[in-house]
Amino acid sequence: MVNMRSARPEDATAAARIRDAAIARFGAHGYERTTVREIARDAGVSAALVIHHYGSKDGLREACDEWLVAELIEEKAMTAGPAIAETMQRWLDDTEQFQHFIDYFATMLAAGGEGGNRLFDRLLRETATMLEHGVEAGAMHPSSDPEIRALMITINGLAPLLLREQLTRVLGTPFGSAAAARRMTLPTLELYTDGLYTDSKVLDAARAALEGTIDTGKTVRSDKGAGNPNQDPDPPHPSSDISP
Amino acid sequence: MVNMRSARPEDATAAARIRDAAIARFGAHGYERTTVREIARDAGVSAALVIHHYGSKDGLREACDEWLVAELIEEKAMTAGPAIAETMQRWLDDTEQFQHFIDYFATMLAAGGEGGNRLFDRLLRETATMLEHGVEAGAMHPSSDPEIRALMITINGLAPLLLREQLTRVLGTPFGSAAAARRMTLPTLELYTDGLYTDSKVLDAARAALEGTIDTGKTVRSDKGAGNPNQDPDPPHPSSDISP
DNA sequence: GTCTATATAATGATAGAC
DNA sequence: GTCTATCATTATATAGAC
Repeated sequence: MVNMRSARPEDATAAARIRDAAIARFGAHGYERTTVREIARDAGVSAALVIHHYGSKDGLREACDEWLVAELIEEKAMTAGPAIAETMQRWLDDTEQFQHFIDYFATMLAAGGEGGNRLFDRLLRETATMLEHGVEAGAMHPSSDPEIRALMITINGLAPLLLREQLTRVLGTPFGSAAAARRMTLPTLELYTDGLYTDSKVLDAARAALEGTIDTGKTVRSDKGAGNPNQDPDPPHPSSDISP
Repeated sequence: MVNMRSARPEDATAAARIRDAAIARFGAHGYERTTVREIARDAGVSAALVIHHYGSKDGLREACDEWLVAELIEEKAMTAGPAIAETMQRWLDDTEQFQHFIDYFATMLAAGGEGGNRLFDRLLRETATMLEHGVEAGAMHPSSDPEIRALMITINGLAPLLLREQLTRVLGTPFGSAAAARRMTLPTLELYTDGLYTDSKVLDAARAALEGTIDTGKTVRSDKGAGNPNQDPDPPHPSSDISP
């Protein structure tokens, strides 16, 4: 019902201003730490009006979710091509203006609610399609398990977003800034081009171990980690890998 | 002050039981959504006692942070070697028992407070050290920017943990399960061994573009993404990459 | 549509007995 | 150390006037 399209300006309808304010607050400080009164104040209306329009605080949240998903996905509809990725890129190219969206987007994904799931699924599908095309074109290696590879690459792609606070802190430059992008481009592309390991010893060992797993059914749990460079074989191995 | 070591059992001191209950609740539902009364009930004590021992709800949170960081890091002290990674692995090998710790750990990192920062820094250092050793031993490729590579690999390693809900949903098997580990091992190791791209076109293009950047100072923002496979050059490219 | 009260229900924290 | 009872505050949500 309440769904008036809005621009940033102050002259938008009250319902739209409320939703914009909510997205900003929810994204910046999280859902529970944000009060209806704060949102109302930001939007320049009374708290009662917020409830009047959206029924409840949770109703407002759902409206925010839906609006953002629509903004991110359905805008470009089914015009083929990676819709989300392009929108995201537009946001990242102007972090000044779209910071709120980026933060809310990250919050949604981390919270993993209704909207977050839809978004993730959509991203996953886009990534899988892109990988298929890449393999067909001969630009990318085929995978022994394309579905899971797409999943891992999607997750890895989202990681800097979810850990943007840590990233910003270590990098010294704000997430989304040109400087940060410049710094991260090469190392990431190097990894995606040459990999990390100089030979296939670790991979071969894992393959052998997993073969065994099929027989024994569950014995080879000793191969620790889960597929990260954090494997046992040989001396040094990434320790950051927490993921299974 | 309050710091009695505790085991899981029901017979631990009240202060320890309170802290254990708090870690479980905070990890499962977040800090703000958890009430002191809930924690008290779980621990089998009154709400007043919780405050009596920890001063305030926030004091309790800090105590939880400190305790978990100590449990994860300082236990093995400076005995060299990847202390955190090993502890994490022990947790993942028995998700049944350590689920609470894993969840709280993820919450800390995402929230990015005092404790989360310390943990992340520690993980980053462990990863960087491991990569250095790997390069020295000839097992891993050198990097044009080892510091940032370590950062990216650390972040990628944490990604499945932060997105464990999505991962579980898509995978169909719970995060930390042997089945999930089995499924993820090969695709991840393949990526870390062979990379994604079959040639270095994308990488070379980025190198050239970044050379230009140094001169112009900021022109080459057109190289979009940030170092993910999400680059422009050529047809298909990962769309999941949101990271800059 | 929008406001000013106000109701209602939690919550974090305190006081003081045992 | 631990409890019961209670306070003070704050939050969401409602009622009803304009």
